Amino acid sequence: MSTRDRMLDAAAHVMRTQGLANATTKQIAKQAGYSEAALYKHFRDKTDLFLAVLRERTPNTLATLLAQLGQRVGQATVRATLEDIAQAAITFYRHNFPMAASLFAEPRLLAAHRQALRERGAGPAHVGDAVAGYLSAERDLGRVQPDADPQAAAALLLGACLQHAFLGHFTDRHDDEDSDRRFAASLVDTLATGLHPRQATDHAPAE
Amino acid sequence: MSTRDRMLDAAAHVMRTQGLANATTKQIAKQAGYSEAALYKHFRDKTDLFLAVLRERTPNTLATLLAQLGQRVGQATVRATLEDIAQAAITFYRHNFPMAASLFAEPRLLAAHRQALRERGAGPAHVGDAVAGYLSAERDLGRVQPDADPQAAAALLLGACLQHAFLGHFTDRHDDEDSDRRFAASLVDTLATGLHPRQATDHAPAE
DNA sequence: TGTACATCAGTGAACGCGCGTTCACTGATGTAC
DNA sequence: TGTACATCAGTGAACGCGCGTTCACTGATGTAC
Repeated sequence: MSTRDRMLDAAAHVMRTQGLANATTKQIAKQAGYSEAALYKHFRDKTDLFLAVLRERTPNTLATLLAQLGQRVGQATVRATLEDIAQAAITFYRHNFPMAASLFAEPRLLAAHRQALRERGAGPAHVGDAVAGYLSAERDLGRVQPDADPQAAAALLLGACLQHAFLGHFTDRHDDEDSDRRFAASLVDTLATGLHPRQATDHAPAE
Repeated sequence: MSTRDRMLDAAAHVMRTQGLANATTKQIAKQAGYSEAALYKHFRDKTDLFLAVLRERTPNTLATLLAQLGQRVGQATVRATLEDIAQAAITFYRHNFPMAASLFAEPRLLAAHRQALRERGAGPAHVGDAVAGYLSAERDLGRVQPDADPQAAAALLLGACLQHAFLGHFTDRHDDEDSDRRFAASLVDTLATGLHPRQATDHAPAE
């Protein structure tokens, strides 16, 4: 493992545990086991280091799942796939939200990160597009209601996951894998069924 | 308008425009039109000032709407009420998200704010509870599907609004009131209808 | 009304401190002949 | 194999700067008699 990698790990660790504001060169160097001066042999300045952390230490567990989404069209059930997506999204957001949120304290860093994401063609909005794409494909197969709105549905599902992760951090709640799964299932269930009353379960009258 | 109020306004303004990390006593005092020393006649220290801003300068436009939600049970349509909620939530989150997110850069401030919220019986989770309560009441009236899950539905709707506000800031998108309304309508529509295909629009066969 | 004093919001200047960054340097490793 | 030099990762100590905070002070306003 290279010195640079150790420094990135250390920076990510300090950022996550102490917060962006307390992630000083002193703390990061100490955590990495090098002098502060050594940091400047590998990174131009502190901003360069932070951007590298954001680029190289934001584990995108969601991306692999989303990339394979095309293969799941027409397979298993739509519900099962949406539940997998929701679970992965919760995990992903829970892990990455604090650091992403921190950026709002430093608008310049946020702007730099935003541009870096754009140049790589990445960013949080792409997650919604991938899920919406999947739902469109399933709709074409008749496994999703024909006049469904894939973008809105993706926004509902992913938004709820983001909020769940946010609230978990904000209220210092700690939930295990099992409660995540139940929550994901309840979201998908509600999203699939809808709130509108169906006048009868077996025989729907004309409206 | 008291000196203290001017200082709180100034601090809120600097926090919003420059970011929490750049909200220095110098900047705040300059914006308020007082010396830095004057700040310390009204606030014990900088943390005290920030907590006061969070307490007294987080306009809760949502709270008034949510408080009146009980009166809307059985009135107008559920959809219209949910759209109003969604619109208000988008506005609220858009305005308050950056400052709330910033707190993740300063874990101590976040913890202090969290405790202050708890002591007041407030906090972001209460929004979901209020909406879920409204949906329960409508369900009892038969205007919402009997086996609907109010908590999940509230999480979907509000989560989508939070994410919408978040993405708006993160990607520097600027949308007007009209596009907000359309977005809110698409969410409520999808949430009401559900994704699950109904085998026939007028005559549902037994499953 | 005048006088003497108390109160208090606000200030200019200074304080110590921790920050990010740079500097001259070391010592290990590689390379040429 | 030995010698002379180049390279380069890493360091200890120092740097200037901006930060939050405090200090002694001012000047306006209120109050007692």
